Amino acid sequence: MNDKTIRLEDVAKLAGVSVGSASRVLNHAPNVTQEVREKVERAMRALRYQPSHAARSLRSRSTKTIGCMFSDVTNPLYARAFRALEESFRSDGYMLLLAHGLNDEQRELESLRTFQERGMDGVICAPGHERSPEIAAVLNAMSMPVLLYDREIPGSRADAVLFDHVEGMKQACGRLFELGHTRIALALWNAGSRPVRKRIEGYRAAYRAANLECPDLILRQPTPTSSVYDELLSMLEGPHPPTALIAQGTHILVSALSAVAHTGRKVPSDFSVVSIGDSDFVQTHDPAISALRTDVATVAAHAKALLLSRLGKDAEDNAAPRRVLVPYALFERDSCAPAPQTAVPETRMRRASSPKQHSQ
Amino acid sequence: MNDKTIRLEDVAKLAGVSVGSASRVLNHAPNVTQEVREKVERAMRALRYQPSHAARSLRSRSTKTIGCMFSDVTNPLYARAFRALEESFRSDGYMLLLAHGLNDEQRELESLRTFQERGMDGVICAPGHERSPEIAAVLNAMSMPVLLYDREIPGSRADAVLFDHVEGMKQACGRLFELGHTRIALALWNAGSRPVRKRIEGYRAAYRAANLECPDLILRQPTPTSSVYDELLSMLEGPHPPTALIAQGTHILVSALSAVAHTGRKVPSDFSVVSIGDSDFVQTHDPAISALRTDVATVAAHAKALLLSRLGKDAEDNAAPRRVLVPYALFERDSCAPAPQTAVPETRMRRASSPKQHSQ
DNA sequence: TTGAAAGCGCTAACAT
DNA sequence: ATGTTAGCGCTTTCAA
Repeated sequence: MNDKTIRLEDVAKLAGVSVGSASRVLNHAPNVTQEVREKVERAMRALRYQPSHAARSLRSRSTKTIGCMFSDVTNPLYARAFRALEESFRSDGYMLLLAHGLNDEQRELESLRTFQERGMDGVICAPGHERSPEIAAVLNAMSMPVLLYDREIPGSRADAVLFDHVEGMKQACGRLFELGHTRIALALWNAGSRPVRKRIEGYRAAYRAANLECPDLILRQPTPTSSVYDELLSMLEGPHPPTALIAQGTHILVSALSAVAHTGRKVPSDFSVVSIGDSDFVQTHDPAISALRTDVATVAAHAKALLLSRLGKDAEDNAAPRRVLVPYALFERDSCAPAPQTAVPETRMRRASSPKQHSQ
Repeated sequence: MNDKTIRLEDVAKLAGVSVGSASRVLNHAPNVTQEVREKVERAMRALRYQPSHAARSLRSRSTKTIGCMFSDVTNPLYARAFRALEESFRSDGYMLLLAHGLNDEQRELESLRTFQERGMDGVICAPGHERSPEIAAVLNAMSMPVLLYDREIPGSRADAVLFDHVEGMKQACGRLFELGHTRIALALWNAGSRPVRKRIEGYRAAYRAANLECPDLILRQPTPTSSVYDELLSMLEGPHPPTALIAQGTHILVSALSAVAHTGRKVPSDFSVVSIGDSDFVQTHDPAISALRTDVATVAAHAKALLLSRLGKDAEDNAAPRRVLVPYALFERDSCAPAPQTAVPETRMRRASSPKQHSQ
């Protein structure tokens, strides 16, 4: 029973060359004769040699690993992002460590420090707290390149991939304006972070660009899984109801649709809906819901390009931070139609007997 | 400018002790005086010492990293699983590498080999191909403990956490039987893997146990994102329509609900629905949908326990494979009601107003 | 182009 | 309880 692990030395010995040569073959170094290469490769196969990642990392100071920190993979947005990132980096031999930030500052700091200690070759992250000085400090102290995922952290010199939320909102609002909607509600998860800030900015900018007064129809939710049922319902039953809604997140969208249905309105004839972010639900819903979305593969490609450009010996190490702006596209489906000419008549406002309690 | 990395030797020197002692402090070894511990810790802080993970791994042969391979984190089931696993392992200092199998055998093999090469301390995986001899071979050749996540791989000696799909289906069917349903449709994603096999087994067993003949109402979908709209619609418009549905997966569920709504049936008065798996959508839907679910934290705890028990020096290395069976619970919400007495009458085919009952 | 040898930073075995 | 020392398996000078 020979349980001893096979080292490069064993390979070299069997191939009749030095460890140095064997190492060169392993690393596809340029200066190796065809002959040596073949002998070594044969020996590797014969011994079923498997390089020790730890030893290589220790010596070469590269772990071929990227640390990822998102608030929560359970959020389909991040799940998709991670999947695309893994796909993208895998082709270059990188694997991804995934940590949850959970919008908890302590936890985020801990994760980032762990990435540092474990010598990640790069870090991709979307901290929940953009204004946290501690986060900024830890980020700036990291010895590997960092890429911010749709975050702007004051004082950070990290590169960033940024979504063009402003332009996206302008597209969505613009389309609804074309259809005659002037009262567009906006339902968002009220994190203080970039996506929400920029969406509101874009929403307001769109109204401004259209020379319309911006209505007070923004619904901010405390958590991504809270319901807008009650709030939207009272808007819809109020004196100046919206005729369209732009909503972010499945949970918020679902509860919004329930509220709309509860008032007897039909989508899209009585009420138009646009989702921020695409999902199975949005696509399969009847009617299929128009959605604002980004191409996650493009995002991942940018992420990889930015990170790896900081890596090699050719790395522009001290170059100024770069930011890539990723566009949104509006996928039009069946949830938007011309705005109804008048308010929804009273007779259509009733349907269910007992109003459901939908808070939480 | 002192860019040299700080080694344990530097710490030891500053603290006036040997590297051995410093190492013992770092690793919380038992045999260290309070005095030495404090001196070392102070030195560590003073120098902002950060241990080198690579060096520790190389020497101690432990990476404190677990490799995870699921088909796709974009599937909420796996996203939740991963999140719970990360949570669970993090408390013991482990981080998780996440790779996508994508139900592609080559890719799965590649990922598993990478885990092996990178010296993961353990591996958790749910390969798409349970019957693949290559997968089984690679799994058995791994030098670290492997935990199968709801998979049974013939010939594998790996431990497993298994969901009790059979019992779960019995619960769901049993409840529907109590409500008078005898024609329960079942919509599944037709992977050949354990979850689907066992669910069908449980479904049939439930009918058998109730002394009912099992109807031919199983809808198998080619992918997790395909629609059952057409198939369910023709069932519902056929001579012997189902009065209830158990469905797996958001996409399938959404398309099924559309079909039900299209025939004018209301949930739950005309048609009852149970979801296999809980989700934001299921909970927020109006009416809220009853769901079969497992406690993902429990699952993660079992996973950790099984894996770590194979790890220490106390490891029961050659012990027989163990399997933990995780129960399902049926969360009753508002989507199930007594079966309609007769076929849905023509007159009720449009929006009927029935009082809503609010359990939970 | 190849070989020899010096570490990468740490832990563990052994000696004290 | 602490110090000393020999590697872990590899990459990378440096010489040849």
